[in-house]
Amino acid sequence: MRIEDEIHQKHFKDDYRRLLVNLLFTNNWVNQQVMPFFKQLGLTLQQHNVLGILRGQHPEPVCFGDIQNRMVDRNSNVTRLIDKLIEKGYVTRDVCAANRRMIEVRITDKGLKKLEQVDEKFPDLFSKLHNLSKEEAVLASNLLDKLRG
Amino acid sequence: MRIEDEIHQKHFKDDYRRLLVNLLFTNNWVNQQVMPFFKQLGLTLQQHNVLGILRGQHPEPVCFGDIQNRMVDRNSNVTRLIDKLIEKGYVTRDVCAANRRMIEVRITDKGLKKLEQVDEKFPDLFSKLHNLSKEEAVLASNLLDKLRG
DNA sequence: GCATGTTATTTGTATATACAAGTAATGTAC
DNA sequence: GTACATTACTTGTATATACAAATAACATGC
Repeated sequence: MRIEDEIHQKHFKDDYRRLLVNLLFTNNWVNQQVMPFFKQLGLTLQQHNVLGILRGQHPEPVCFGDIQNRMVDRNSNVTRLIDKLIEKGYVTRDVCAANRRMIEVRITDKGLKKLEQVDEKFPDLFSKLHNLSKEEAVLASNLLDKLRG
Repeated sequence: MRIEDEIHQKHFKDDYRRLLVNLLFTNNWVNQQVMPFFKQLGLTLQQHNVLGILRGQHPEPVCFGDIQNRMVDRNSNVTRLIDKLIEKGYVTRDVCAANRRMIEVRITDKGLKKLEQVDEKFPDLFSKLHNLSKEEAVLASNLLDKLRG
């Protein structure tokens, strides 16, 4: 559905304005696909993102700064995110012996199992993007890369 | 910059996963362009969106439901948004005589002036999207439309 | 080895968001 | 004209976010 119809606006002054509004509107659409998906699994998008980063290094630990740099949403408060994941038993935290300012975070077996459970369901989530062909998905992704410069 | 480099991830399992992450990452990028722009003008993105909708109908009023349907972010709480805009003197609200459940919202002269002030600065904001050519902007926008179905 | 700056994480706080429940006016069936 | 449902907006609340300030460990120059 054209963005003009979505927000009941006849036309945009120029193509860049249309793109900006479309990006903002599409983000909300994406969030509404993604949020319930993770919610039913007892995670938030950011919590899942952290677990994925930790699995990538497992069994090595990852420190807060590195987690932050690899996160899709850089604004997340890593301290409080990790607190939540510890509560749920999905990660552990230890002070780094070599540099006691740093915190080593590791994913637990329980966390790994939770990720596997998410993986099994992932096709349900990605199917929501199948209005685009594979080629269009690649094209869209590359345009977003270029947009950000 | 490729999304792989942005989040320090070597590769994605498939093109749809890459697109989803790219959409989420790009949204944060867009927000970081947009939020400070409106903040310096004493507005939030949603408040500006409402003022724009009201200007479109000015001097006719718009009721809450119509505002919500035309907003880019449908999750906004219109009641509390309007409260803020009244505080700032940019809109008025009156109970609709014909149907006393409805609220008629109108933009004030002060609100119109604020919008003009935003309009003057808009080129600064849109210039941030100029990594894409006009043709690419149209293409990207159309792909987003198609993505949502 | 002490002062000063830098890095890594934590905490505080004001505002925003998501989501559910509440209220009040209107419409509809009988 | 009186129940009952629906519409339109409001309120409450728990959680999340943005942003600034604080703390604590380490690094550097002297």
